[in-house]
Amino acid sequence: MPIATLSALSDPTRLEALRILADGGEHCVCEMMTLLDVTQSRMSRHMQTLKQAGLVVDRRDAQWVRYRLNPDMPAPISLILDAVLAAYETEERKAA
Amino acid sequence: MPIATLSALSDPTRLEALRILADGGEHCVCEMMTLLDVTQSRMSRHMQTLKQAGLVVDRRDAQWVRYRLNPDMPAPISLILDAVLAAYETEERKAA
DNA sequence: CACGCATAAGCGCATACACGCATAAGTGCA
DNA sequence: TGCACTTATGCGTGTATGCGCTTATGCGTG
Repeated sequence: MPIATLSALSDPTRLEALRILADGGEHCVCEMMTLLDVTQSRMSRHMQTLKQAGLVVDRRDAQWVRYRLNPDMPAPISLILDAVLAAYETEERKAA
Repeated sequence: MPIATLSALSDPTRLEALRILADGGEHCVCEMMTLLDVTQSRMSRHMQTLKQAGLVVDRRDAQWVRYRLNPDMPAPISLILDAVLAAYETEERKAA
């Protein structure tokens, strides 16, 4: 099972999406595609991948679909996510 | 950088190889290909992938090439590895 | 040098993945 | 119903990945 998780994490766009969601809030696809400057179909598919991996959940809200981190994520997976996001931000600081 | 790491981790054979190396010792390719029941070329290539990702280092010892975890692994990457191996073993316990 | 064992690497193939483009489907509003 | 907006999906294409098969390379021994 961690392999599906790891595959889902092995992509810059998905990692950035998760970083956005790591604020604990909900974000619609349109917001994330703007923030990350990617096309709509690309953003939608990446979110689908994250959803299938159990990393995020979605909720329909009128015309929008709001994504957030899966609150029922298994603890071991959650620890992986934490470590990955921490490493990702460490790298960012190096780049800056 | 974590993306290269995550790609390298997204494979069952490589994950099992790392689990073997997680004992802190050195293991040659021939030992691991026997333990994991995979062909030589497959094992060799997987170890190459792990090496390029900076997760392991190798050392020539006579006819053998001994692999071990990279002792100079950056801390954030090491934390990812720990979390992944922990999740992997949790899963195993579930299966058993 | 010849041979055997351990490892790496070239090659071709099959499969998986990401992407853009176009289109469909769901929702709200006039 | 018609339209605008948001999101999902079918399709074709290019690229990456994993694999087995085969061959090359490194090393120790006789």
